[in-house]
Amino acid sequence: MDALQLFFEESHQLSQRDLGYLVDHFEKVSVPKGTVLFEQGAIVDAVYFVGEGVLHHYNYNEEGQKVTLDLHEGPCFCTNLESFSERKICQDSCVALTDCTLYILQKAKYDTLVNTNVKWSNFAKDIIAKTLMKMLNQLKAVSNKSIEQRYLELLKNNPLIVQNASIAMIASYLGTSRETLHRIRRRNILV
Amino acid sequence: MDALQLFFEESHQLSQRDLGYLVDHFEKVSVPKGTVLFEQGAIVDAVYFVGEGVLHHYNYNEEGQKVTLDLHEGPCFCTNLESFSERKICQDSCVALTDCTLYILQKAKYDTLVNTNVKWSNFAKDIIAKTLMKMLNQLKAVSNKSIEQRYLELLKNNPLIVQNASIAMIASYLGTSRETLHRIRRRNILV
DNA sequence: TTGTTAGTGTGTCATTTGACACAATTGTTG
DNA sequence: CAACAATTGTGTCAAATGACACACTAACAA
Repeated sequence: MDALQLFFEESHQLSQRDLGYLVDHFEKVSVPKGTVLFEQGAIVDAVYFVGEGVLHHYNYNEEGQKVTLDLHEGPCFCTNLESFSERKICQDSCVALTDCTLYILQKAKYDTLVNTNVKWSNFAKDIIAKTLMKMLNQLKAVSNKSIEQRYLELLKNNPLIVQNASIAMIASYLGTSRETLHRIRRRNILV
Repeated sequence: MDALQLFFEESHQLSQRDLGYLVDHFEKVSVPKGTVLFEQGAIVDAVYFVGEGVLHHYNYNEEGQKVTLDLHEGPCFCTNLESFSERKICQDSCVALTDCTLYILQKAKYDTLVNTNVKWSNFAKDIIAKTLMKMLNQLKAVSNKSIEQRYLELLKNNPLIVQNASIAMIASYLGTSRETLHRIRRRNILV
């Protein structure tokens, strides 16, 4: 079973006909570790659904240091919404940390989809709303948890991320230094 | 000029006819300081647009302490999206810290709007997408800034929030302790 | 093999933070 | 006004953190 189809079946109730119609708008590709999905300075012209694999989503701060914005583990959607929907120059980059199975929805096909039928417009609205809710819930969770708790949960829930991202990426993602994350790992060496 | 109308005119290009049609779905009310917009345990059945005023959006963590999720200053939208769109029991509360001018869009009217016409569905999608982008940009900003920088920016950009929220609310909002925020204020007494 | 580079592990130390205790101030109610 | 509650201001101290410096390891190319 295709990862994309499976994802939509579990998250939204669609008829087989609608499901097929929707999935046909995506292009399935397999890409190797190191592939750049989108990059600082360009316009992001697609939404990516990651079937399998891990992505590093980052940008550079004023001091020129890489800052990890997110570490994605499939199945999940990934794009830069601001660049994609408003055709702005993107300030972030996104790179595959493992070989990935991607399903690509080009901007032109997306636009046709959401402008022709209220069903698909509401469908897109739903996905964006769910993304927003997930983010808000994450923020809520973060505010009550120590870096150590968050690292241990990442290890438990997303072992692929911990395996494939460097300690520096993860430290930046958790909002701490490489050294502090190392102390945490040493303390929890048994876990 | 109505705050709601002004907001839509600046953020979206709509015909006068569409603008009027849209605004007619909202009910304008003035409420005093202390008014509860929505509350833990209930289902949020409206979207609120705050014309003028300041809101405290919070919940309780496992230890039973109030945690500030957000401090809103009008003009802005406010609701609990998860409760509103999926009719779930809300875990947060939202209370007016000042007298407020509110524009209320009931769930039933919202549903009619987004289900009848692809224009309004895309309009709602846009607002949700903008909210998500704003949140992502805030997160990006936060990761590079100290609590002190963030407090000083809040003071500069949202003086009404600093004036009307307690030091404890703001400390929780910034993710630090009351004492630390106090040290920051003492250091920057001249600002 | 050697050299090079990127990433990781480690120790030291000055600073910052949170927690706690309590004083001072403000606001509210009878 | 007095009494009380809520909020804010303050000092002390142990613990956590970031910054820095450098050793160690792994991967890779020449």
